[in-house]
Amino acid sequence: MSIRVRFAPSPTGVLHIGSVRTALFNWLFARHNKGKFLLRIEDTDKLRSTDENTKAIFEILKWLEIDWDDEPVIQSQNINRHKEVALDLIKQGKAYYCYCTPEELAAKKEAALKAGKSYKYDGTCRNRTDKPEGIEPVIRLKAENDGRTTVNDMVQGEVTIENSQLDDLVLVRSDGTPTYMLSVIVDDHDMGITHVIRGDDHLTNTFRQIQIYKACGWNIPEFGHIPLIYGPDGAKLSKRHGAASAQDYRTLGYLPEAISNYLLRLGWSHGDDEIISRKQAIEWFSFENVGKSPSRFDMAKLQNLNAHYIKERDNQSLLNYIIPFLNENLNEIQKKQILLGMNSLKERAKTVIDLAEGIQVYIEAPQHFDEACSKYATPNHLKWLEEVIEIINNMNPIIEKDLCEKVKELAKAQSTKLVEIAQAIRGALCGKLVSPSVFEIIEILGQDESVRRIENFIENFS
RNA sequence: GUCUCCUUCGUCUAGUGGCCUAGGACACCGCCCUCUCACGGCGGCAACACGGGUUCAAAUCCCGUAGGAGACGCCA
Repeated sequence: MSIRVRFAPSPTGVLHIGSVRTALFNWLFARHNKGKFLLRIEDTDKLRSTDENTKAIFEILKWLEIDWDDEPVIQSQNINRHKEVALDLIKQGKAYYCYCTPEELAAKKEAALKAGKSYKYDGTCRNRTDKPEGIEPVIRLKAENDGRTTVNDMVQGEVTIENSQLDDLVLVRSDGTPTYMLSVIVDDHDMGITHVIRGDDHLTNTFRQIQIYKACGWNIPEFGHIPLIYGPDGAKLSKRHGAASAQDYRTLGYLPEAISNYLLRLGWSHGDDEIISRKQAIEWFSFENVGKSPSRFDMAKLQNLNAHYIKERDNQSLLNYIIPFLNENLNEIQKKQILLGMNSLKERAKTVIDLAEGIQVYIEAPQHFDEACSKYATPNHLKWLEEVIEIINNMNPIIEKDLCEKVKELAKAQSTKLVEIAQAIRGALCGKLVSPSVFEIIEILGQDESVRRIENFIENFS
């Protein structure tokens, strides 16, 4: 039988980076096994679900190149089907109406907690025959009390629980809407899901869900519960750590291929391999190599991977990518210059934000000079810069290497070091003391613009 | 509290009883390269949570302990 998996986010907020990894693992598992990767939007929480969030989920998955098969299933459209299943279970005596009010249950729970006991629903209405007036009942599953249930999890291995731990979970709320527990099982069954791959936090839910499968007489799928991702401090990764959603990382200038590669290595490995292409990932992915322990999100490593993938991208693609990060539109000359300077720029960038900053040198002359520049604006430096202008004016066309040689000669003649003159030039061209080779920048910028900037620098510090 | 899971360098991990004096990557430190910053190259620091077993042999198997996490909703 062909493998069918699903990714089932709820559109109650942005896509958490941990969910993205779940999606990725599902996707890789499907692609590796030539199965289907389906998408299901779990929008049954009508209060918190929004269309915007749903659209954002589609958008970010596309951006990450996690494509899904078939049309996404919208869970809220299956509500009637879910209810039918619950009603059918009642007919079969496998579920029952429960008239306990939330208040009564809350009181029981509080009492249990006070007595230091764990709370579970006591089954008051299990064998109830009367129908109290004025109370809209919920539907509860008659869960098994005896024996034990074992799951052979693809990640966690064999996990067993005593059925006495389970209680009669609610299938349909008093307002007639199905609960998550019911909906998930019915939809997974109807969609023909063969493997449920999800976060570790669902592991204990699995035992409850198995009860539903059994009551319905359906096949139980395979499960794979992947460990959660924590923040650097070991607590659940959240906004508090700076960024928790895929969209956040996109905004911070991380490339989708870097995020995928990073997430893949978080919890999964293939020997000592670190840089892994999509193609290889599909070929290699298997649950045998998924780790059991949770991992911490390490921004530094993501950044390192990002720097790698920036270097790997071709210049035109990078330019296109950067444009939305810029405040201004680029003209053709600027684009041409940026493309010429891109090789040196991308060597230095960790993020696309870095790149966007780096290309400023080809967009406009410095608006101000960093404090540190003044160190290279002494009368001597300004004098040397006059000489540099001479050199530039006498060289046509400007060749980076030749220019460098000439300035080296100048430094020697002036009994100073190249760094002194180069830094002065850098300050003049960029307004700051960090950039690619100044000679390369002059070559790209051309005679007029370079001289203009250096003259402006001299004027500014005279 | 109850149940379940987890535990190898700071971080991600390799390791499936002898190949382990525990390997790689990121981070960090040093050196080289060098017009700055990066890149790159070379080198360094650094871990099997603890305690008992089993075995000729344990990071690897078993049992405890400690620590961490998750679940315990008419949320998903």
